[in-house]
Amino acid sequence: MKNKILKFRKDKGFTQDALAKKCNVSRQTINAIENDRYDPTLQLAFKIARVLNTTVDDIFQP
Amino acid sequence: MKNKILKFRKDKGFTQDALAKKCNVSRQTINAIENDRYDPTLQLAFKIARVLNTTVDDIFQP
DNA sequence: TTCAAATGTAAAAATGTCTTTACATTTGAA
DNA sequence: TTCAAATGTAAAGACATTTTTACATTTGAA
Repeated sequence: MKNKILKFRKDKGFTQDALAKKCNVSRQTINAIENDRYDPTLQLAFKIARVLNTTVDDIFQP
Repeated sequence: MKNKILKFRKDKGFTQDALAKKCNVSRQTINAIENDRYDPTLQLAFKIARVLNTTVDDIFQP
């Protein structure tokens, strides 16, 4: 599943670690999702979308 | 995670089994998600949303 | 009321996500 | 160029989702 996490994250000036902390997950989890190694749970997808001020439908493309 | 699957599904006149087939999952999976026993994967959330002509953000409420 | 269709549930196994620990590589500012 | 910060990756274990098989209950139309 492709995603625009990098784009939105850079726009906000967040590091992977900073985004991870705001989402209450590990940095490795954000890294893996951003680099498309696996998909987040639906819960985490919503958390990422909200922290980055966007929607699940906008940030993820199946 | 709450959801509006029942509402959208009834609007389309689909049974759980019909929706399941359109999403390529088992009827039990749709039943479990509709009744909030667990959350779908992000992939499946997108599939359900599309089959029901709506968005992930509209059909699921974290 | 009766009967089939629809829905609810359970348990075991397969698969996928996430954490932790640990180390390597890249990047950019001084 | 150098050094720290940021990023990439791996492996083991914990936990969550999904499938399959199977059976029970509910619902609604005839």
